[in-house]
Amino acid sequence: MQNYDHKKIEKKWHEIWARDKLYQADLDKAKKPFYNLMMFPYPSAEGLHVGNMYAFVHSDAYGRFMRLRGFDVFEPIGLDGFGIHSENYAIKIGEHIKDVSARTEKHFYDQLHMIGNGYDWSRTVETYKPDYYKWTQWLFLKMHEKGLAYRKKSSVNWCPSCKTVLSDEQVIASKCERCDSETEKKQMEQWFWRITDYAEKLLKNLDVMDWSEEVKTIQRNWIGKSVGAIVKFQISNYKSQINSKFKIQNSKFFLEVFTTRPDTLFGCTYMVVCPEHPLITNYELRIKNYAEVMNYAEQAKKKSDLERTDLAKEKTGVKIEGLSAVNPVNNEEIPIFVADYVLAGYGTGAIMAVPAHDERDFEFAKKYGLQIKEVAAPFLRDNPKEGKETERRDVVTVIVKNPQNNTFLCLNWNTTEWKSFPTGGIDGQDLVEAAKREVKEETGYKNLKFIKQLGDSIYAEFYRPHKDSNVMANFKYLFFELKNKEQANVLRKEKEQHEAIWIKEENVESFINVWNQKIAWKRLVYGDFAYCEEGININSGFLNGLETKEAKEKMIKWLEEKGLGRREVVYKLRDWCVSRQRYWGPPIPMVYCEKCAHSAGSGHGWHPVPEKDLPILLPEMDDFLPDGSGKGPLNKVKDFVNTTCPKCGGPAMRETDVSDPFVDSCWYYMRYLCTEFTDKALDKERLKKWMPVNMYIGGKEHSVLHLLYSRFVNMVMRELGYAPAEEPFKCFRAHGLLIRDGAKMSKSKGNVVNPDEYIEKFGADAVRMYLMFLGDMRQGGDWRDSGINGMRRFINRVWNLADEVARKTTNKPKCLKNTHKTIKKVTEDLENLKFNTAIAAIMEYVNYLQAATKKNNTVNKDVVEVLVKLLAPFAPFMSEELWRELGHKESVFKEKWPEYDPELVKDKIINLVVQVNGKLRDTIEVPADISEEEAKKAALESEKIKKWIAGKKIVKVIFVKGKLVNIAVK
RNA sequence: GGGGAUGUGGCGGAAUUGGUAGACGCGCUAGCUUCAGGAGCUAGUGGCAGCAAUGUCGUGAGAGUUCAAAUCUCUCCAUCCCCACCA
Repeated sequence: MQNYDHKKIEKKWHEIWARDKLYQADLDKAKKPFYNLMMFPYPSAEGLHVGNMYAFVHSDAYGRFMRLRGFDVFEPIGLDGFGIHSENYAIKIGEHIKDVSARTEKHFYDQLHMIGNGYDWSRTVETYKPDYYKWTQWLFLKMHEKGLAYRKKSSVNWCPSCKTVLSDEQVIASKCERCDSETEKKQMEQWFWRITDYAEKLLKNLDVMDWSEEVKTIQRNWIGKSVGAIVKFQISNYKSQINSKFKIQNSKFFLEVFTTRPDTLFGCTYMVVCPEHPLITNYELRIKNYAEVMNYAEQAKKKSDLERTDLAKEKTGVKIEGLSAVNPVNNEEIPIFVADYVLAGYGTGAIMAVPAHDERDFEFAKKYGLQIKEVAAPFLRDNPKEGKETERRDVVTVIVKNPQNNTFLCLNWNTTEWKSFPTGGIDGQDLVEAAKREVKEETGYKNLKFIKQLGDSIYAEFYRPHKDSNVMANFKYLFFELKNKEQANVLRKEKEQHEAIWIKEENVESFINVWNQKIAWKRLVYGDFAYCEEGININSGFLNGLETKEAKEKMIKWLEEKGLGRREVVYKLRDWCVSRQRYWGPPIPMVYCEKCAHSAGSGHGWHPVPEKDLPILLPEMDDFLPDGSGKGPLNKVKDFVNTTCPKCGGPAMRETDVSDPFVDSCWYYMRYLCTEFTDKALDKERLKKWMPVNMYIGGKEHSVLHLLYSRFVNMVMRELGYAPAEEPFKCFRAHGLLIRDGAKMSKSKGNVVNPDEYIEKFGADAVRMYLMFLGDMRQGGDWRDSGINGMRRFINRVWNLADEVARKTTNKPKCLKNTHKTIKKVTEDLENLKFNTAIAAIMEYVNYLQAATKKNNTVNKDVVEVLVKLLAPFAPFMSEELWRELGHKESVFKEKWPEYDPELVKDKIINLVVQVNGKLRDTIEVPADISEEEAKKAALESEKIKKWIAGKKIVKVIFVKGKLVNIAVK
């Protein structure tokens, strides 16, 4: 027989499968619906990227597996063709986007067809066709109807190259996601979707969702929930007002801030507002250096995001003279600054600065000489024993430097593992005196010069075995210099406990092993730093002694009682800016009426287009280039712009922005199910039967874009009664990146794999299997041209093996054990999306069958049938051909997946591993169910083992059932 | 700076409820067959020592827990990804 002729066979089955509508699910009658979805591609003129193909073949193999397991699998495909990417490409090559789209559509669908995925070709969607975007516009109307689409003027991301605004999610490190240009901030009025209303739900549902953990983490971070408090600071411009009775409600005289650390309010020594803050203009007349402040604010606003967020840059700011604030907990008057390290878009755009406990505030305070007040002392609860009494103690730790030779006095303890500085109780004494006394008692040195105290307190709670009680110690740290080496006598008792040694400065940090002393040492060597962890409150009035968590609660309660603040939750997530000043997208279905805007009671003049007037067709335009005016290209088409007001019937203007391409893709998975309905976007019954999607496989680059938007829109669709569940994708798995020869593929490097070439040369089955064999789907893979030969060889081997044994039916096969083991392995691997090891198992099995065939004719037709079914998800063309060759009339994909016999899978005889001290020394054949005693006996009787244990004492013998015996000897 | 992931032969990668490290494939070596093959078959293939049996070392580095560690704990190093002055 000849080698497998992929061209002939692929062509044949493409035709027959299409004729028989093999992959068309009956969406209404399906008994066991299984919605197998892959992320539809964004078509580019270069053709389908092999990275997409990588994801698709895995997804398809899973779909085919589910099909064989008896599910009615719906596996649709489409094209996400609207958008800046396609449009930019068309501009670049000087063609019209419509022509480019028509061409890429054909190319993409050809390629998707070639690879042999089981798509339902009767239900494709293309986002740029009016029968789809009509309903995208409908979606906009629904959002508007629900009050979730609104217009607002705010600071938005502007890409100067794409000449449009972008959503926050489309700006990566201040650069445009599409073209990599640096983005700017612009004040513009735009359409937004109120995704923030769903922030909590989007966050909470993640906890129970069956999604890749990595993607869940990315979404959690993006949503960015912070729990804290709003605090109101009274604004004052002269002292006498501090205690005057401003009405709380009159917020004009208050500056509100958000903080996650209300427990540190006593440490707030100044405030900062962002350059955009209204405080600056509201208080224009009172600000003495108004020109200077405004100048700073204007400069900051002009800066690009990249400049403003450059972390290496030193913090800058200007003190607002003439205004000050009052810290509500201690009535201290504190200065207010304007600085660009405070962001307008988060919290209230103003902060209370606590330099002792926030790195940014610390840096700023150092630079401008502001007060740094420690209010949270470091605290470690170091395994105190439960049920024991806890004694409070004030303790002093003394760091003594010998300036003669730069050494420091340390104690090496004999009774414990401590290596420390001299330390002891204060017992009500003066700190300095207590420190001197302690050094003298423990080491004898008595002539010390006090230099300074290091920080405030550090607390530790721990168990003292020698006293069988717990201690809650409050440590203070004093720094001395040694005047001379004169020593007093040291009691023997002290000497027995520890030895005093002088350690060189550079070795102290590694020598000391007591955590709190390490902090003190750092303060001495590196200076003060902001302590940002939790701790115990000090210098904090009514919060003193409380741990951070309790202090937060108590402070919030206090603020609420006084009307000075409240508990508050803040999210980083911001509303989704959906306007785009471009051509290639669905026109936003809104109309602006000047007359209505000015007539009383008509609101802002914006009206939705009535549903019956949809779609608003994208007008033909020869020159569709964006002009950067802030208006989209559609603004140039007068016929399009001029319309009548749906409300008053007067002249009105259409919105000329189109919507974000991610609006197209946030609902496509629902439309797949409803493509035949021309009178409605979605059919509730359909969605009820098929949603949510059972398995969704795609790239994690969409973690905060498509996947978050889809969840949001699905939630809204559920509230409107369309979607049956809150979450659209029951199970989502992210695939890894496909690279080539260890490097990322890119056009500029010229190392992009063109799948067409390889399909042509090696056949779709070989390409599919090779892509799935490269490694774990979740990890990605490394494509090497040399490897695909091996896969093609494997395909030929199977082809020839099947040919050889296809007609053998008489003798009973002896290879059942291996067959059933392989069924088990492949089944379990496919369930867990471990395609690579499933293929490896099949390869191993084929190797075995080949050898067995040569040896003793134990392989027959029944065995090959199982093999063909196991291969079907991976290599559909060859499997189908072989299945029919074996004499079947129906498609292999209408067959049932083979079941394994659990009895046959079990080994009766096993190789028992015998180890000595954990090292493999022998394996012996024993019955699988061998008892512990017998196994140990057999192990000890082994000649090889005897050699290893001769003359040694057997300490222990471990037995692991069905696996091993380990003999521990001495 | 924060979060996440990864690190195993010449290469892609298996093995993580702790229990025979290197499955499967590529490549390489030898033999057979063809002999024009980028074809097929058979055997071998982690390093070191040895003819061999076998021994010994070995999963980024170092320590620890354990009868037993690629797998668990700690410290460090490297690479990649995401977020980034988020109060």
